[in-house]
Amino acid sequence: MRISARGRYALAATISMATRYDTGDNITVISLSESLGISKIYLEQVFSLLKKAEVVSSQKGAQGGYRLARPPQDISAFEVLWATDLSLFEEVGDTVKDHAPGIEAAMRISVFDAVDSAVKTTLSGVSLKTLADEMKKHRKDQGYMFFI
Amino acid sequence: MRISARGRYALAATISMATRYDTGDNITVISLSESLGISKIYLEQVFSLLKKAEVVSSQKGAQGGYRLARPPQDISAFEVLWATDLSLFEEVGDTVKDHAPGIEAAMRISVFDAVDSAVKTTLSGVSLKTLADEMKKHRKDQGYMFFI
DNA sequence: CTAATACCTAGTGAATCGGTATGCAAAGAA
DNA sequence: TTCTTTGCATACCGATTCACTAGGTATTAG
Repeated sequence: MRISARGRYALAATISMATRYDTGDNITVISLSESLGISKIYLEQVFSLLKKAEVVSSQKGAQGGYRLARPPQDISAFEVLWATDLSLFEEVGDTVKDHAPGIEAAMRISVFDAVDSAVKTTLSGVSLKTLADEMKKHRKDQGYMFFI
Repeated sequence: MRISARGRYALAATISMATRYDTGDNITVISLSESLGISKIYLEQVFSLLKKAEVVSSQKGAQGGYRLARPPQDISAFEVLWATDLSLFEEVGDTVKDHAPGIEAAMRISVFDAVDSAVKTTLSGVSLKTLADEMKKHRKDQGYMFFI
């Protein structure tokens, strides 16, 4: 499955924000861009989309920045990608002329809609909290990676 | 979900072939392109991919054409799209630098791999036979669309 | 005031997509 | 054999999208 860089950046950034959610601090785009190794200017555009979708809220000015609009367990990967990855949720256009009645409907019902539904269900079942926890399991400096 | 025209053409063409599978006849690209309303030259390229993936077999020369390589109930939508739709099955590249240990792994495990798996399961569960049957239910000239 | 920050709009090079053009290769028909 | 029908291969093209850059404006804490 192709997932755009924009969507992946959004996911990485919001996961990172989820780990710092309880502090209540604003998080700046530049700090995220540095810790993730992503272009700051591009990440700004990603956050513009996340704000429009009400995944994050913002505060302008000095000491400003972004915060998750809701607790991490209430934000799903679906919301983040929906806001940022266009091709993932693009409408499938018509394929054939109506010389072939029924083919269009069959494809739509049994394939396209079925896939869309499966993807949506999968993404909706994963929260930023889940992802942040999963992330902690995989950091290399966690401490329970040792040898006897 | 974005699904490329190439993949949709492949699906439409193989569904159409499935309805004529029992005759054993070769089916020409030009007849399919006309009945589906698709460019013949482009459809040829699609069939080149389907043949490489052994979804169809071919015979050259006069009275030649293509046939499904196996019975329609043994060919899944997954196979057809796998052969023709690149972006659907594209590998997701790395997103973040390793300044952020664990984020990459969390996204991959809980999101990308999960979605890929859901899509594959869904598509594998739909055969060309299923699609051909579904198609027949939806043709407008079926006869059980009447008014009292 | 000043510095830090979000926010807005336009542009750009590369890649991809959908499609065309052209011709060769093979196999059956005449 | 020769002709016609079909598959097969390659190169090319215009439009669109993608990832990203550039350069500004607006707002707010200190």
